[in-house]
Amino acid sequence: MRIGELAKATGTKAETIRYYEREGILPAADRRDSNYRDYSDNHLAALTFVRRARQLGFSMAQVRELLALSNHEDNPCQDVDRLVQLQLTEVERKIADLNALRDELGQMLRSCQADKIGECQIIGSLGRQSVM
Amino acid sequence: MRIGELAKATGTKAETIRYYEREGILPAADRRDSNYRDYSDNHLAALTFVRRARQLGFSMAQVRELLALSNHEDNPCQDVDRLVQLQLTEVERKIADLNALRDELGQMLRSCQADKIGECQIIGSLGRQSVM
DNA sequence: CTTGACCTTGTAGTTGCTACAAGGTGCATA
DNA sequence: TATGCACCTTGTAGCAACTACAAGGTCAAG
Ligand SMILES: [Zn+2]
Ligand SMILES: [Zn+2]
Ligand SMILES: [Zn+2]
Ligand SMILES: [Zn+2]
Repeated sequence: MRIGELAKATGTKAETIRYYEREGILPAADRRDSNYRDYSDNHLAALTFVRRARQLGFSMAQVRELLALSNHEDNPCQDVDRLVQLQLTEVERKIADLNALRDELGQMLRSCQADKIGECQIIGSLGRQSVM
Repeated sequence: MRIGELAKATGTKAETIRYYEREGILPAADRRDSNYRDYSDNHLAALTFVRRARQLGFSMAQVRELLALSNHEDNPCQDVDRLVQLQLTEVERKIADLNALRDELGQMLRSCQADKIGECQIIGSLGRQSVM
């Protein structure tokens, strides 16, 4: 398949696929006489893997690790678990941060009964140090 | 105060402060004979405002808007409210996304009882299209 | 007078793409 | 056959919001 088809099949822009190839995240494709890239089902599987990992919030570096791990079938699962656990912890931290943010923004919204910015509690609270 | 003191007082790197000045987010500081920047309490207040807004997840562009609004004391609060409401909505969307991520990562972790990567459910599930 | 902490400017790197520009290819249609 | 159009190629530059140098100037302490 050509890059456009692979792009459509995976919901990835062609430019992103080329970028992955440049970065060594995806193996280089075969070339036709026209010099067009020619992808196999293996590439489709690999790109699906990469995109899914990225959607799950793994960094490019982590994706590289996951790819390396997935190529060593005889290795223990533990290494993969570690990465997933790490990512889970990170996501939970972000959720906690965002919950705190949401609360603060909500309080700001409720706090201001003024209608001129001169007395606006929101503007006022931006100028104060956070207690967080 | 010199840039280092302002940096310490606000938990901002000196380089970031210079960056804000370049970007017009902060007014330029006075200069001493040495050409060192010299900051006033007004700068401290302004930088505190900026940092707080950034911590709350506002983009630089939004910070610019907030700053512009805060300089028009006679304007209605509504404009500020709108920005805060927008940011609140955005934060809530991110929380929802991350909750979904957390669930998926949790399921992945629980799904794998294998101990060799060859049979790893986690690696397997990365290769499959997400249903989300 | 030297050391060391601090400051200056300018430039380049970070992450993960995304957006051109300038040109080549391949296929349908007039 | 020509020509249009969608698709492909490479290379380079841009995005956000910093961050990290490098090469040099300033200032107070010892
Ligand atoms: Zn192996
Ligand atoms: Zn208000
Ligand atoms: Zn006004
Ligand atoms: Zn496993």
